[in-house]
Amino acid sequence: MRVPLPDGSVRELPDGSTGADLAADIGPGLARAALAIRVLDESKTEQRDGTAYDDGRIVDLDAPLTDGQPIEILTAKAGDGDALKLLRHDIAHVLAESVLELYPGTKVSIGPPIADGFYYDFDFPEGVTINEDDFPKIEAQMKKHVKAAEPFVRTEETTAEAIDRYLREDQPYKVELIEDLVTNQGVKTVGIYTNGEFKDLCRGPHAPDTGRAKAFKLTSVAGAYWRGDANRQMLTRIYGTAFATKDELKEHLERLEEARKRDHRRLGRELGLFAFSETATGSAFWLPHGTQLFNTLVGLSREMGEQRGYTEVKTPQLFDSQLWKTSGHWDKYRDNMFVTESEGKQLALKPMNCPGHCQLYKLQKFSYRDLPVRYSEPGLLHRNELSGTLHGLMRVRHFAQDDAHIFCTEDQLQDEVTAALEFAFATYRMFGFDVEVELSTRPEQRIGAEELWDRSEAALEAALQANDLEYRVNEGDGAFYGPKIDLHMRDSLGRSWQLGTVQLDYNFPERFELTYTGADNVEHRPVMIHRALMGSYERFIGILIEHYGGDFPAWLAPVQAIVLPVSDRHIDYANELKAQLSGFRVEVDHRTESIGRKIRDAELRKIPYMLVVGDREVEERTASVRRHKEGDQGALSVEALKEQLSQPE
RNA sequence: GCCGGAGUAGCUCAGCUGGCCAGAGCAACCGCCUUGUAAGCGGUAGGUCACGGGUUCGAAUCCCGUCUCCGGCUCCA
Repeated sequence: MRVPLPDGSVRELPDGSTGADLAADIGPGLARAALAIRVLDESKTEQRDGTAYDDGRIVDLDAPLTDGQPIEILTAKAGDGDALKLLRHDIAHVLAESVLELYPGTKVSIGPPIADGFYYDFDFPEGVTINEDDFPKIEAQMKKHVKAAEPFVRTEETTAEAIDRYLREDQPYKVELIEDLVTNQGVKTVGIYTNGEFKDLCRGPHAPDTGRAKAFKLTSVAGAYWRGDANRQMLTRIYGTAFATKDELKEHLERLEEARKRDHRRLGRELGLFAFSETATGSAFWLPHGTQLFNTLVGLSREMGEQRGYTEVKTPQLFDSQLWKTSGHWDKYRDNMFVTESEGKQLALKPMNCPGHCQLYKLQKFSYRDLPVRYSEPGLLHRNELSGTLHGLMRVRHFAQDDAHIFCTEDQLQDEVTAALEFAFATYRMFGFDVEVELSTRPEQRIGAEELWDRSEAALEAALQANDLEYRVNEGDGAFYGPKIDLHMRDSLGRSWQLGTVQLDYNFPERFELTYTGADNVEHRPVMIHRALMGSYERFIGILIEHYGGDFPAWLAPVQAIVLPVSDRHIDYANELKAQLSGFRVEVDHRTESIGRKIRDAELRKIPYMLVVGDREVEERTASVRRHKEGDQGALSVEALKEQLSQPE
């Protein structure tokens, strides 16, 4: 048989040869390094960049090769995502094997590779709890198996055999998985991988043996519901990570440590931006500098909105529950609303602005000439989120949205959605954000006619295409009143958070009986677009802090410049300089401290400009400019300074 | 809400196999120094050891409960 290789050469091998035979034929070094075979599809070059694993285009080394099929031998070289996934998947099996030995009676469920490592979910025997103190013991057991280089042996079992065996082994989760494979996919046999004594239900592929994943580490333990269902058993999930080499593992752990330094909760405290108190859990207290940052963003949104034909409005905080019954929130989200009562009436703090804006629309009379009406409001919202979901500024109970609702005609719909997306990306560009776009379609629990959902989903898709955006579709993830486009960003540890959203809604106008008078002098139903671009200011600031690592560009920094007098006799000139820079956010460090000390503190506060003034500067009416992280830039006149501070970066 | 972990001064942490008045550094405050591009020196003050119960002659330390936070899961209009 002929085996074409990536370098263009072709290898002649006996018929029925496997990947292992090929590797051995090429050389003993490769035979040792080979992990698996990547099946190449010449029409799809992207399958060679380490993304093939999910497509099932990686096969075991001992699988027979096909005559004429181009392939590549997968080795653990740096940057190969497939090799990494394979090793992590390998070590997940070793983890399960080790846990079963150390904690007999444990029930195993699933253990896949994930973005930064792997996990395995276990149901430990009654009375056994696992925490990080147990990791050294488990890791030691795992090391033994890695060192032993136990072969991964793939076998096919009929589903009946496999179920029967797992029943005997008292592994009910495996039985359920196989039963579902039979029910949903009609499979007759399942793949079983054996390493040591451990037999796992698994599609594969795996390396030839357990000896390849030498650089691994268990990282954390957490609870996770079986099959992601909160009504089912809570399992214990052990997370770990693995790399091709110990150096890469070490680098990864160091990167994590660096990322933790960018954590917005830590920087928020260090930079004096915000704080939390047990007197109002899940709600930020904004300190002066944080408030400055917050207001800068609100101002930006306001300015950009004005340029795009939005008008700002203000609506109440507390509404009669009737409003939420009309909107449908009462039925769906009552548990997450803060409800109170007065004079026999039930009231609720608004968890969102839309019904208020609908009410505002309804209080007026519109004709087609008035549309589109674009109402924006930096609205204050309260949502009673579950305590376990709170997370710094990213998930809070009280927050403000850069919210807006557009009421328009069916004809205007497409342009308005397109413009809203343009607005969103214009905003993100100001910060250099790399945003992931998702289209979420009709959920199971929804209101409104199917025909309206068809139209809404089609309109959003058209707008995405008009903006030339790449996006992912999340089936069934839409809001209960309409489909949406969600814009996601990742935090410093890679967790994804929703920032912006553009949602299309035929339902609220119906429920609130909103109308406008058409050219035909007949009342028509407007269409409504919900959009928030930064999302919540709280979350946006959280992302912003981690994105910049606290080193805000000067236009955004709470304090743009700090004047540092060399000694006390320069304080008058320092104050004078600050006065001349009115309009900029400038502080003076009045402390009787050495200039070295003042510079150190200003650097730690991450202030973009430090303006050192001593005898020379007083004499020459200048300031010596030092840029944060960059150092001394030389002396500048006040005029030149103003010029530089006004420069966008 | 669920699983696991944690909570000591404003911050970072030590003490926690039960027993000297609970410690350190930084920050704060008071002096001295008057300073040229990342920490000048000395002193002072600051804590119902998250909260509430219990065990004990004795609890920051052990046990139970509550609250909050951290890592996940579920949820996220």
